[in-house]
Formats: sequence, structure tokens, C-alpha cells
Amino acid sequence: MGIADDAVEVRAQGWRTLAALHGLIEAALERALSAEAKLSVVEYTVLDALSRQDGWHMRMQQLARATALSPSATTRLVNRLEDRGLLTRILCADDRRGIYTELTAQGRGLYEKVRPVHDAALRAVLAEAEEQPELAPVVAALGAGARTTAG
Amino acid sequence: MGIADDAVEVRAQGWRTLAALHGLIEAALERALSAEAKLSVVEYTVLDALSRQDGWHMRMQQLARATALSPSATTRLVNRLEDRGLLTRILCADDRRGIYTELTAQGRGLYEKVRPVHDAALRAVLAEAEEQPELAPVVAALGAGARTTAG
DNA sequence: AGTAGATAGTTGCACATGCAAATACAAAGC
DNA sequence: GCTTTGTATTTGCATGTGCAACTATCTACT
Repeated sequence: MGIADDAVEVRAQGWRTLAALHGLIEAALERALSAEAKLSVVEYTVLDALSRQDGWHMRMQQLARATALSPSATTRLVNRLEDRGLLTRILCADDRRGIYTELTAQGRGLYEKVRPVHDAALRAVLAEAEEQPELAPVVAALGAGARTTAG
Repeated sequence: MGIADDAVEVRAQGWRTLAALHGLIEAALERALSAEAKLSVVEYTVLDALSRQDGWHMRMQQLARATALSPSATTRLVNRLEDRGLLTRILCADDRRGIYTELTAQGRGLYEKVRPVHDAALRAVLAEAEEQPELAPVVAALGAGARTTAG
């Protein structure tokens, strides 16, 4: 087996590792959020993204990018959250095709309540992942990435 | 904002980065595999896992772990591939609850045909990801992890 | 031997997702 | 002004997924 073949295998192994870590974290968050507030991970992602806009709106398309979802899935995701009274659609005046979404007071309240649970679960699952030799370097790189970005 | 809050935010940002990278890679592989052989990423994962056993069997449960799927989803995934003639179920003699799966000649052939396409797509998307400053350190860590594992 | 409890896999059902088509609106060209 | 082209969002439809319940088999205990 040559050097080129090695590189291919390294990439494949790296991708499997990434997928495993992603699945581990997502499953842990899913459990925590579902138990605490019947929220899925994407639903929490929406609340999180909207709350980070702090009083500002987000278009459906931005939401689709933030959640890595298709437009149709985004529509239905927003429908679900709107039906639960967690956010509202706001028609945009200057581009009447566009639709903004904004957290309601209830949505913000639920987010504030769930966030510590989410953060604790994330902390726990990352600690767990760091104990697995295969996953540890990737976990470490997540922090390094943030430092790079912030620094 | 205190040090603890910073750590929380670093972890959250790291998780978003990981999810973004995962989504990027999965979408790229999905496109490549679907175009080449109407295979989804999980379906390819099954062929890959089975081929790496090289002539040996895999239980449903092992397959479920390899694909990070539920038992029921694994059943239907195997059904799909069996219907396409890519693998066969083999009843296990010593534990008649257990079911082994094995690639057919056709399945192995398809895998051999698709693998280079998969590898090329993975190589390309990783190169693309490495150009994004936020993703680059994580991509680098994937290789580092493999190096660590391989010793 | 016989029963109780655990384990492997499958099925019914509800639901979230993506793709393609439809609708509504905006922007550009003539 | 009108048409053509492009963009934002929504809906119809098919499909993949998880959970819970079910069947079949194994294991342990008596």
C-alpha cells in the first residue's frame, strides 16, 4: 500500500471519527432537550440563533443556513415552533417575499430555561468524548478553533 | 462575562463548527454517491463496513453501531440493499436469533466502482473546508487523530 | 426439565426531511 | 408599462427514521 492509499484511508478514518463524535453529541443533546422541554436539537438551534440576534429578526433563509436544513423543512420547523407560541412570523415591509421570525416572550422564556440544561449536557458529553483516544484530538481542536477565531 | 461563561460559549461555538463541518461533508458525499450509484451515505457506510470485513460477516447490531442507526432503521436499510441484490442475510447457526449480512459479488462490485468517487469527493470537500478558517483546525485534527491512533 | 428474564431482530405508526412544483413578489431589459 | 428572469417561501408527495410493541431465541436459576 502506497502513500496515496494511506492518505485516502486517513481521510476515511477521519470522516468516520467526525461522524461518530457528531452522532454522540447530537444524541446526548437530543436526550437532554427532549426530557427538559420536548425540544429537538434543530428546534433548540432555532431558539438559540434567534436569541443571539437579541430582539432582531431573521429571515427564513438565514434560519435554513443556521440549521443546515432545506427551505421546506425550515418552513415546517418554524410552523411547529409558531404553533407552540415560541416565535412569530413578521412580514417584511421592504421585501414582501421575505418573512422574518422573532422569538415571543414565551419562546425567550423557554430558551432561558433550557439553555443551562443544554450547556450542561454539552459539557458532559464533550468530557466523555475526550476520554476516548480516537475522539480526543478532535474535541481539543473544537476549542482551538474557537480560540483561533476569537484571538 | 466570566471565565465560566466564556467556556460555555466556546463549547457552543465548537459544537456549531462541528455540526457545520459534518453537514458540509455529508452533503458533498450524498451528492457524489447519489449521482454515481443512487446510494445514500449510510448505504455506502454499510458497503464499506462489510467490505472491510473482507469475506467475513457482520451482525445487524454491529451494523447499527457502525451506522449510528436504530435497530429498526438498520433492518430496513439492510432490506433496501438486499432488495437491490447488494448483500444477503445469513442465518447464524450457533445463535438462531442472530443474523449475519454479507456482500454479494454484485455488492462488492458496486462498492469497488463507487469507492474512488467517494474518496475523491471526500478529498475535495476536506480541501474546501480547510480553506475556511473556522473549520480548518478541526479538519487538521481529523488527520492528527488518525496519526495518534495509528501510532 | 421448566420457568423467568434478557437479547436479536422485525413491524406498526407517527413524524421530520428533501425534491419538485406552485405561488407571490422583485428586478432588469426593452 | 410590460415581459422576462430570478428570488423567497410554501405545499404535495415519497421516503427514511425512531419509539414502542411483538416474536423468537438464548441464558440462568431452581
